[in-house]
Amino acid sequence: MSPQFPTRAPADPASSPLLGQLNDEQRAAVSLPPEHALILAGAGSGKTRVLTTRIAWLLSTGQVSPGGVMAVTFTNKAAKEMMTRLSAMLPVNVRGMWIGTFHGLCNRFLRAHYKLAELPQAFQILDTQDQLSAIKRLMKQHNVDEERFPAKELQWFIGGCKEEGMRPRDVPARSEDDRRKVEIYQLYEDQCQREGVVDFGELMLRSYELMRDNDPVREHYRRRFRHILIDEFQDTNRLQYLWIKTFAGDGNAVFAVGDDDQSIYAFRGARVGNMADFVREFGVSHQIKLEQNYRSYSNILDSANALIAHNKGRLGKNLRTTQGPGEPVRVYEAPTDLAEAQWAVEEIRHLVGSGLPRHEIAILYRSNAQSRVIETGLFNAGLPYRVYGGLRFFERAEIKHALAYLRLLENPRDDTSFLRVVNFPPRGIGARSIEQLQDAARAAGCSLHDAVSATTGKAGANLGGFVAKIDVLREQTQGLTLREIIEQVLAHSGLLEHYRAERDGADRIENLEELVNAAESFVTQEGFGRDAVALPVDELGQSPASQGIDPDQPLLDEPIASLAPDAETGETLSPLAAFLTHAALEAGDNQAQAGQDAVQLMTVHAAKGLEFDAVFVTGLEEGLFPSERSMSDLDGLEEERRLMYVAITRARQRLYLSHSQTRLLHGQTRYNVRSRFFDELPEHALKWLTPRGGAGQARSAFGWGSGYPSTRLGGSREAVPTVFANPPVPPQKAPPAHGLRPGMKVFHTKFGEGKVQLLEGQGDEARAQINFPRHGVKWLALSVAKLTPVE
DNA sequence: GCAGAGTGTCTTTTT
DNA sequence: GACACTCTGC
Repeated sequence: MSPQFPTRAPADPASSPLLGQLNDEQRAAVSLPPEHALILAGAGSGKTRVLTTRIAWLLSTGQVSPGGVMAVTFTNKAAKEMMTRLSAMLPVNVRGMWIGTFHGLCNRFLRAHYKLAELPQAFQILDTQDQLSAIKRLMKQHNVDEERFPAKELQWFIGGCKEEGMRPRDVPARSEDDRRKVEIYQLYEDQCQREGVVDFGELMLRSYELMRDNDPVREHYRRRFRHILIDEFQDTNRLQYLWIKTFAGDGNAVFAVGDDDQSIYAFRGARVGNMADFVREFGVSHQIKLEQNYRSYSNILDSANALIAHNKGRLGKNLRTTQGPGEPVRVYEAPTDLAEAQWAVEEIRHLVGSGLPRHEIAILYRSNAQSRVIETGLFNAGLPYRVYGGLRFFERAEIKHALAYLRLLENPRDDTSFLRVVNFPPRGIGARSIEQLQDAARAAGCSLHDAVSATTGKAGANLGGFVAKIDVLREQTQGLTLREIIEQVLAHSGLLEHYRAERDGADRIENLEELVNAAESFVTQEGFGRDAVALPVDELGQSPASQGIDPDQPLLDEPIASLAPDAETGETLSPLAAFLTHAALEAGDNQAQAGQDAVQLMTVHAAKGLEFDAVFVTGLEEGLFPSERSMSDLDGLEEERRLMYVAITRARQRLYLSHSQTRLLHGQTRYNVRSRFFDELPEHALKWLTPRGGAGQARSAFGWGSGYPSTRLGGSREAVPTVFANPPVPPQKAPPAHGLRPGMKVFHTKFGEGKVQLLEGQGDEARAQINFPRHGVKWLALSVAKLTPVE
């Protein structure tokens, strides 16, 4: 037994130094007995702290060895955070533990059992882009009508099926279209299998199926992971829930932490219902609410509580704080989006002037498109800022190109990568040649790479040259270090040369050089140097046997995150294959220019889990926040409200809310009404910087709510028009004479009944965008079109 | 085969 | 207003 891990259970939980810093709720959660538990952790209630302290406490009280813990998060960032905090608490080799993202752990699991999972050991992972291009390619090959089945929709369909744990045969096909989609799903699966690649959903689904169907494997892992901890449980989808369930047998404990009020990912398959299901199906007897908020003053917290109280079916939680009311929540109405940005910039100047660091100030918005005008404002004011979101390092085109070459070295069957670079840099291989090649490959039932030898003529020569280049590179890079391999590929693929000749290729070359660095630090961090594989099973000394694990079972306590040796042969992935996996699973940082003290700009989604002294939530307008698409159903609206709740609870000291009467969106000026969320906030906590009313009076002025056309969607609240061509406080123009308003129903002699969506221009030039259910969206000149309002 | 013009689309995001 | 995609002329 390791001296660090006394086997006795602590007599008094409070006596452990780990628990001393916690409040009562937190301490109760951390020291729960080894049974299933659900921790409802409100915003700012110390969720990560409870999770990590729980692990530390289990380890230090000898209830489990590091190898017996599995902790699952959604993001790499959260996993890293957990590992960092944990190693600060205990002298434990966290890299050897199963702490990681769902996908990272699935990857590790599948690498270890690749034969059972019927995958090549060096299977590569398709990211979202790769997946889409694979689907498009497949659709072309099978003559799928792109009009009827857009590739994006199929991608969404396939991903959705996998998230539900469904293979093609499990998908109910009610219509002809459904049948076709399922057929394509099947073709896509066949294609991936043939090419030796898996997408993100497949990582999860396949490891779930292996756990479900293979008794020895399941028994092994169930015996092994005595404690399973899940972060952000409200964001789990159906498949992830099932996956967790297969790991949870008799005698192990699932510790789930989540907050139903912060569930903002239903749109990508998250099921808040998993929390209630968990309680029921696992017979959870320990439920603890963490309601003590350590982050915000009470004006901010009151606002958050009042807002979220409008949602139905909550598990029920109310945040409280011991801090005073603090500053009121400031509300501002701007005439234009630019003015809104300028106001925020002015406020930020004052804040910075009073000593607040710029990085403690965040400007949040609902959608990325809104950042531009704010950036302009900050830029003009000379305030440094940093925008989160957008392209990540491994998603950049030049990086994807380089990775495609590398993937072809590892796996020539990877047609997605083949097509990506077969003519990049341009080498005279056009669409025609590629089509012929694809036909040949299909006829021969082989990969594009292998089909090249069968092609003839000039096209054949060019293609042959390309394949030869790849094959030679593969030969030449045998036995080289990862760094050298990448350098060879960059030099001989022609990528560097190509970008050198390009006018603004300097950045791209810089990124390619950065790729070499990334590989270098990957090798160092993951310990790919020499003898990385043979680390002790369990750094802290407890042998698996002492855990009651069958010593005959293959043990998979591999210490290195992406380097799982084959359970039977001990064979491991090449550094290159491991690096490619790393690139897919961890797409890198969102923004290059880190470092300096800058104002933080991001979407509300991106802000989840973060906190700032001062937070601006901008663009609080109907149609934007809540977003237009969400307003048609109650679930969507409630998710928007949770999103707003997340936004509010990011603020520690100061919160600013703003909206604008007009906004340039998609190149058109839209007139927006202020968000309904303002009406759900407690008046006592707010301070209106502009007279309240303004857009608000629009409601009575136009009398909507009573005579307004309502969209009838089962059980939903009244759908509110999102765009006003005739604002109550018109910035400049006089109201138009045609009397049309967005949302109004009109009749057209040819197109029938339709709904006015947008209006623009004046007098003879006035036109309206109208959605006709039977004829689609049309732009009509009002001086010409004969439109009659429909009551 | 390729470059430039024209067209259509357009939440939120991690893996 | 930006990007991705398709079409067209060379």
